[in-house]
Amino acid sequence: MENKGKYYITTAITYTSGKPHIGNTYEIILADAIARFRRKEGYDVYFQTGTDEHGLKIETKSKEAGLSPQEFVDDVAGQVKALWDMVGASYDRFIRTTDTDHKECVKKIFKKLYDQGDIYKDKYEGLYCTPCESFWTKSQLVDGKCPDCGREVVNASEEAYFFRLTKYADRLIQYINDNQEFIQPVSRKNEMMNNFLLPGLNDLCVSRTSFKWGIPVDFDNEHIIYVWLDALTNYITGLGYDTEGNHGDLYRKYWPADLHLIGKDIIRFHTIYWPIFLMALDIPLPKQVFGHPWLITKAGDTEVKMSKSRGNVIYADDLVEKFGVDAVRYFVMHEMPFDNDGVISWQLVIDRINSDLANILGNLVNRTISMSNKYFGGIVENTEVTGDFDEELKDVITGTPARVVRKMSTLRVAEAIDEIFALFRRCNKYIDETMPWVLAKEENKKDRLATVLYNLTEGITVGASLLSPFMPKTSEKICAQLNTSEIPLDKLGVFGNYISKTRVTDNPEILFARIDPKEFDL
RNA sequence: CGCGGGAUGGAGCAGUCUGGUAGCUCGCCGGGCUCAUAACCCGGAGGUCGCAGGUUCAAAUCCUGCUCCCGCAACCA
Repeated sequence: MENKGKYYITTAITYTSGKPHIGNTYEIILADAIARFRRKEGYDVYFQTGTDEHGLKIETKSKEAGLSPQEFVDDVAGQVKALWDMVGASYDRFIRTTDTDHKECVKKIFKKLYDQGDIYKDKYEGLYCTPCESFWTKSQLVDGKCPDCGREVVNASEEAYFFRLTKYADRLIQYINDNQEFIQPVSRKNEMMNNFLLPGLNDLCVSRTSFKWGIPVDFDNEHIIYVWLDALTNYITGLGYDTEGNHGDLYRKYWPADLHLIGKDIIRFHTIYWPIFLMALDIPLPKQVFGHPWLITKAGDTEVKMSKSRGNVIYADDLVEKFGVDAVRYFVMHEMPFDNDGVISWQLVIDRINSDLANILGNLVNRTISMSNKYFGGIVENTEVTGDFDEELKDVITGTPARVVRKMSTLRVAEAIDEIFALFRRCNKYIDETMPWVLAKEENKKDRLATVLYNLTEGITVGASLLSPFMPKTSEKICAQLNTSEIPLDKLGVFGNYISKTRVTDNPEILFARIDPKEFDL
């Protein structure tokens, strides 16, 4: 493939307060598929993900667990990384906000912004719950009392550092208007504009004194750098950004980011605070922030977010253990519309695996290979005896790659996958149209039969090649069974990639076994 | 009157910008086929497109009002 330049993609870093559920894992799978697809297209990809490990909540949780905060986050970060590895995430760096290079860099960034006057010290005033050590807004209170413990709150004030968001608001509004692609999906853009930017921003509090587990302000050790300057900056510290301008090679090569993939709940921080921090540091803004929807569950007719207290949490490792990694990847990517929440349940996962993966795809591969073995001893030869239905099939085979590329160019991942499955469906139909078992009965139609099987094998090869970013293991397995290898993207537009007279496996493995829902306690 | 999104056959969605016989996947029913994982292919049933008005020769699609659901926000660290 020709080199198309660099592509830097990030996910949000996961908060290490506990094990991430399938909704969190979805983001990593989605990012991974995009990263793999861009590599396939010829981009030089850098893919970063990781964990956000500081804050009061972790301080508290570690205490409950009888561990030091560091021990606690080491454990959870290990679990997160294991999950990401389990679903096949092909990240280049797994950054942790407790990494030394990150912490040092964040301190310098804070100092730099302070020195240039963008960060200033002031007093925060508000309603404070002393036992909980938390400030609350009036609207957060429940019956005028602390929403956490229900006790009285008092007026209190506390020293804190603030960031001058207001100074950059006009520039950001201009930037968002000039770059329509910046916030995706567009509906989110209006939310940010109407709710925050146009009414006017407030300066942002960027330090805390209520906990110790975090990166201290190095010229004022009472203060801990609060989450956004700590977490968001991972996107540049991970590449070796340096406040003095002595950046690492990765930074020079990959910044600005091409895509920050995040959940829709943190769009505000990524499209308002983050760009403004970058403006203050005088470095380029990311090209796109995509706020993906959520995977939710349903209770009866109403949509319900996953949460431990509701007991409806589904974890990726449970799904992978039962269904395999590619089935899980397929489900979450396929089931998720572009800008609406997607629903997940055990029953839905099973339905999708059976109908799409076992019936449409797995069975297609299996029946095609079986016929090659039965009629030609496993040799797939293009005898070029064309017949009815060939042109229509070939059009789909050669046209699908471009359609997939087009969908992926706008991150329509679910639709891209649909295109690939449309190809598999067309192959199944072609079998019924050409009826190979009838051709096999007449000796003088053997050559036609061979071509039919070649056409099918070519179709499957192309489909498997396109599938590799989404379902890497399945793609590999199919190619192995056909005794071929993945075809590069720029070769897929023309017919005839499968090498004629290749021998396929004589013992095709079932790719996806049908699942009986009764085996599961639903 | 805070901002925005949504309501389409049993389920999940597309179509709405640029009005003109309501489409896709799953499920269900019937048929075909037998290479294959009771898989595949074809056909069918099932919707007055949330409600009420209006514009038009014609409205899921445009306008007005209403109902219900959801996200963001609610003088925020």
